[in-house]
Amino acid sequence: MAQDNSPNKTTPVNHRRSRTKFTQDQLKILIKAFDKNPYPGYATKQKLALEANTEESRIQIWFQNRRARHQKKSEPDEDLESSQDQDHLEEEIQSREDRRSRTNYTSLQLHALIEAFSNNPYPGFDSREQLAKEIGVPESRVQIWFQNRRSRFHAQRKSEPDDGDLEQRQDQEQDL
DNA sequence: CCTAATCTGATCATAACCATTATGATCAGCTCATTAGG
Repeated sequence: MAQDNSPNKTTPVNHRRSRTKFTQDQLKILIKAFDKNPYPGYATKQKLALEANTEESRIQIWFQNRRARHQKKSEPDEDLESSQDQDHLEEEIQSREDRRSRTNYTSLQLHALIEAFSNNPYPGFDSREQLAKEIGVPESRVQIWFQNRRSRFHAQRKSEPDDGDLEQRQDQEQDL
Protein backbone atom coordinates (compact mmCIF):
# COMPACT_ATOMS: atom_id res chain seq x y z
CA MET A 1 0.00 0.00 0.00
CA ALA A 2 1.17 3.47 -0.71
CA GLN A 3 0.33 4.81 2.66
CA ASP A 4 3.12 7.03 3.75
CA ASN A 5 2.81 8.32 7.20
CA SER A 6 5.86 10.29 8.05
CA PRO A 7 5.74 10.37 11.80
CA ASN A 8 9.00 12.20 12.22
CA LYS A 9 8.02 15.65 11.19
CA THR A 10 8.15 17.80 14.27
CA THR A 11 5.02 16.03 15.37
CA PRO A 12 2.28 17.97 13.60
CA VAL A 13 -0.05 17.23 16.41
CA ASN A 14 -3.32 18.68 15.33
CA HIS A 15 -3.05 19.07 11.65
CA ARG A 16 -5.21 18.17 8.81
CA ARG A 17 -4.66 15.08 6.84
CA SER A 18 -1.75 15.34 4.45
CA ARG A 19 -2.56 16.06 0.87
CA THR A 20 -3.25 13.08 -1.28
CA LYS A 21 -1.35 13.09 -4.52
CA PHE A 22 -3.19 11.30 -7.25
CA THR A 23 -1.30 9.85 -10.14
CA GLN A 24 -2.33 10.34 -13.73
CA ASP A 25 -3.62 6.82 -13.84
CA GLN A 26 -5.74 7.38 -10.79
CA LEU A 27 -7.11 10.62 -12.18
CA LYS A 28 -7.95 8.92 -15.41
CA ILE A 29 -10.03 6.39 -13.55
CA LEU A 30 -11.74 9.02 -11.46
CA ILE A 31 -12.51 11.38 -14.29
CA LYS A 32 -13.91 8.60 -16.39
CA ALA A 33 -16.17 7.55 -13.56
CA PHE A 34 -17.15 11.15 -12.94
CA ASP A 35 -18.23 11.62 -16.51
CA LYS A 36 -20.30 8.53 -16.25
CA ASN A 37 -21.91 9.50 -12.99
CA PRO A 38 -20.95 12.45 -10.80
CA TYR A 39 -22.93 10.99 -7.91
CA PRO A 40 -21.62 7.52 -7.33
CA GLY A 41 -23.00 5.40 -4.55
CA TYR A 42 -21.00 3.72 -1.90
CA ALA A 43 -20.47 0.52 -3.84
CA THR A 44 -19.18 2.43 -6.82
CA LYS A 45 -16.87 4.49 -4.70
CA GLN A 46 -15.51 1.40 -3.06
CA LYS A 47 -14.88 -0.16 -6.42
CA LEU A 48 -13.07 2.95 -7.53
CA ALA A 49 -11.03 2.99 -4.36
CA LEU A 50 -9.96 -0.55 -5.04
CA GLU A 51 -9.25 0.12 -8.66
CA ALA A 52 -7.27 3.27 -7.96
CA ASN A 53 -5.66 1.88 -4.85
CA THR A 54 -6.79 4.62 -2.53
CA GLU A 55 -9.35 5.10 0.19
CA GLU A 56 -13.05 5.44 -0.35
CA SER A 57 -13.12 8.62 1.72
CA ARG A 58 -10.60 10.21 -0.64
CA ILE A 59 -12.83 9.28 -3.55
CA GLN A 60 -15.71 10.96 -1.82
CA ILE A 61 -13.78 14.18 -1.30
CA TRP A 62 -12.53 14.12 -4.82
CA PHE A 63 -16.03 13.87 -6.23
CA GLN A 64 -17.23 16.68 -4.02
CA ASN A 65 -14.46 18.96 -5.15
CA ARG A 66 -14.88 17.94 -8.73
CA ARG A 67 -18.61 18.64 -8.70
CA ALA A 68 -18.06 22.02 -7.10
CA ARG A 69 -15.45 23.05 -9.64
CA HIS A 70 -16.17 21.24 -12.84
CA GLN A 71 -19.88 21.24 -12.64
CA LYS A 72 -21.54 22.86 -15.59
CA LYS A 73 -18.71 23.83 -17.78
CA SER A 74 -20.35 23.36 -21.13
CA GLU A 75 -23.38 25.21 -22.26
CA PRO A 76 -26.63 23.40 -21.71
CA ASP A 77 -27.52 22.88 -25.30
CA GLU A 78 -26.78 19.27 -26.09
CA ASP A 79 -27.92 18.09 -22.77
CA LEU A 80 -31.31 16.88 -23.70
CA GLU A 81 -31.99 13.24 -23.93
CA SER A 82 -34.55 12.83 -26.60
CA SER A 83 -36.54 9.80 -25.70
CA GLN A 84 -37.49 8.54 -22.29
CA ASP A 85 -38.87 11.87 -21.31
CA GLN A 86 -42.53 11.29 -21.03
CA ASP A 87 -43.32 12.45 -17.61
CA HIS A 88 -40.87 13.68 -15.05
CA LEU A 89 -42.79 15.94 -12.76
CA GLU A 90 -44.37 13.68 -10.25
CA GLU A 91 -42.51 10.45 -10.47
CA GLU A 92 -38.93 11.50 -10.09
CA ILE A 93 -36.34 8.96 -10.83
CA GLN A 94 -34.21 8.30 -7.82
CA SER A 95 -31.07 8.02 -9.81
CA ARG A 96 -28.98 7.98 -6.68
CA GLU A 97 -27.20 4.79 -5.97
CA ASP A 98 -27.16 3.25 -2.56
CA ARG A 99 -25.36 5.14 0.11
CA ARG A 100 -23.18 3.70 2.78
CA SER A 101 -25.12 1.85 5.39
CA ARG A 102 -25.68 3.59 8.65
CA THR A 103 -23.10 3.19 11.33
CA ASN A 104 -24.48 2.04 14.63
CA TYR A 105 -22.43 3.30 17.50
CA THR A 106 -22.46 1.53 20.81
CA SER A 107 -22.98 3.55 23.94
CA LEU A 108 -19.36 2.97 24.75
CA GLN A 109 -18.23 4.37 21.44
CA LEU A 110 -20.58 7.30 21.76
CA HIS A 111 -19.28 8.02 25.19
CA ALA A 112 -15.73 8.20 23.91
CA LEU A 113 -16.78 10.41 21.03
CA ILE A 114 -18.69 12.80 23.20
CA GLU A 115 -15.89 13.06 25.67
CA ALA A 116 -13.39 13.76 22.93
CA PHE A 117 -15.75 16.35 21.53
CA SER A 118 -15.96 18.18 24.80
CA ASN A 119 -12.20 18.29 24.94
CA ASN A 120 -11.81 19.45 21.38
CA PRO A 121 -14.56 19.79 18.80
CA TYR A 122 -11.98 20.19 16.04
CA PRO A 123 -9.62 17.27 16.27
CA GLY A 124 -6.86 17.05 13.71
CA PHE A 125 -6.14 14.03 11.64
CA ASP A 126 -3.88 12.38 14.19
CA SER A 127 -6.40 12.82 16.97
CA ARG A 128 -9.19 11.50 14.81
CA GLU A 129 -7.25 8.47 13.84
CA GLN A 130 -6.21 7.68 17.35
CA LEU A 131 -9.76 7.96 18.54
CA ALA A 132 -10.94 5.85 15.65
CA LYS A 133 -8.47 3.19 16.56
CA GLU A 134 -9.55 3.26 20.16
CA ILE A 135 -13.22 2.77 19.47
CA GLY A 136 -12.78 0.60 16.44
CA VAL A 137 -14.40 2.61 13.66
CA PRO A 138 -12.89 4.07 10.50
CA GLU A 139 -11.42 7.51 10.78
CA SER A 140 -13.76 8.75 8.09
CA ARG A 141 -16.72 7.89 10.32
CA VAL A 142 -15.17 9.80 13.19
CA GLN A 143 -14.78 12.82 11.00
CA ILE A 144 -18.38 12.66 9.87
CA TRP A 145 -19.53 12.24 13.44
CA PHE A 146 -17.70 15.39 14.49
CA GLN A 147 -19.11 17.32 11.57
CA ASN A 148 -22.65 16.33 12.44
CA ARG A 149 -22.06 16.94 16.11
CA ARG A 150 -20.73 20.41 15.53
CA SER A 151 -23.61 21.22 13.26
CA ARG A 152 -26.08 20.29 15.92
CA PHE A 153 -24.06 21.95 18.62
CA HIS A 154 -23.94 25.25 16.79
CA ALA A 155 -27.65 25.11 16.24
CA GLN A 156 -28.32 25.23 19.92
CA ARG A 157 -26.94 28.70 19.93
CA LYS A 158 -30.15 30.20 18.67
CA SER A 159 -32.40 29.50 21.64
CA GLU A 160 -30.31 31.52 24.00
CA PRO A 161 -32.29 34.09 26.01
CA ASP A 162 -30.29 37.23 25.60
CA ASP A 163 -30.50 39.95 28.21
CA GLY A 164 -30.91 42.71 25.75
CA ASP A 165 -27.60 44.30 26.51
CA LEU A 166 -25.71 41.33 25.22
CA GLU A 167 -24.60 42.46 21.84
CA GLN A 168 -23.02 39.60 20.10
CA ARG A 169 -20.60 39.57 17.29
CA GLN A 170 -18.94 36.84 15.43
CA ASP A 171 -16.05 35.95 17.58
CA GLN A 172 -14.06 33.41 15.77
CA GLU A 173 -11.19 33.01 18.11
CA GLN A 174 -10.10 29.91 16.38
CA ASP A 175 -6.87 29.16 18.09
CA LEU A 176 -4.71 26.68 16.33
C1' DC B 1 -38.18 10.39 15.16
C1' DC B 2 -33.19 10.45 15.59
C1' DT B 3 -29.08 11.10 13.42
C1' DA B 4 -25.67 9.04 9.96
C1' DA B 5 -24.76 9.95 5.27
C1' DT B 6 -24.61 13.17 1.69
C1' DC B 7 -24.68 17.52 -0.60
C1' DT B 8 -23.30 22.59 -1.89
C1' DG B 9 -20.43 26.46 -1.40
C1' DA B 10 -16.77 28.82 0.70
C1' DT B 11 -12.35 28.68 2.51
C1' DC B 12 -8.05 26.98 4.25
C1' DA B 13 -3.77 24.95 3.01
C1' DT B 14 -0.28 22.72 0.51
C1' DA B 15 2.48 20.95 -3.48
C1' DA B 16 3.94 22.50 -7.77
C1' DC B 17 6.38 26.67 -8.76
C1' DC B 18 9.22 31.08 -7.19
C1' DA B 19 3.87 34.82 -6.88
C1' DT B 20 0.62 32.22 -8.65
C1' DT B 21 -2.19 28.32 -9.50
C1' DA B 22 -4.34 23.84 -8.94
C1' DT B 23 -6.48 21.07 -6.01
C1' DG B 24 -6.95 18.22 -1.67
C1' DA B 25 -8.93 18.97 3.08
C1' DT B 26 -12.03 21.13 6.16
C1' DC B 27 -15.66 23.91 7.50
C1' DA B 28 -20.71 25.51 8.13
C1' DG B 29 -25.23 24.65 7.04
C1' DC B 30 -29.33 29.45 10.97
C1' DT B 31 -34.02 30.61 13.79
C1' DC B 32 -30.65 24.56 12.08
C1' DA B 33 -28.28 22.31 4.55
C1' DT B 34 -31.05 17.74 2.66
C1' DT B 35 -31.80 12.82 2.36
C1' DA B 36 -32.76 8.62 4.20
C1' DG B 37 -32.01 4.15 7.29
C1' DG B 38 -33.31 1.74 11.46
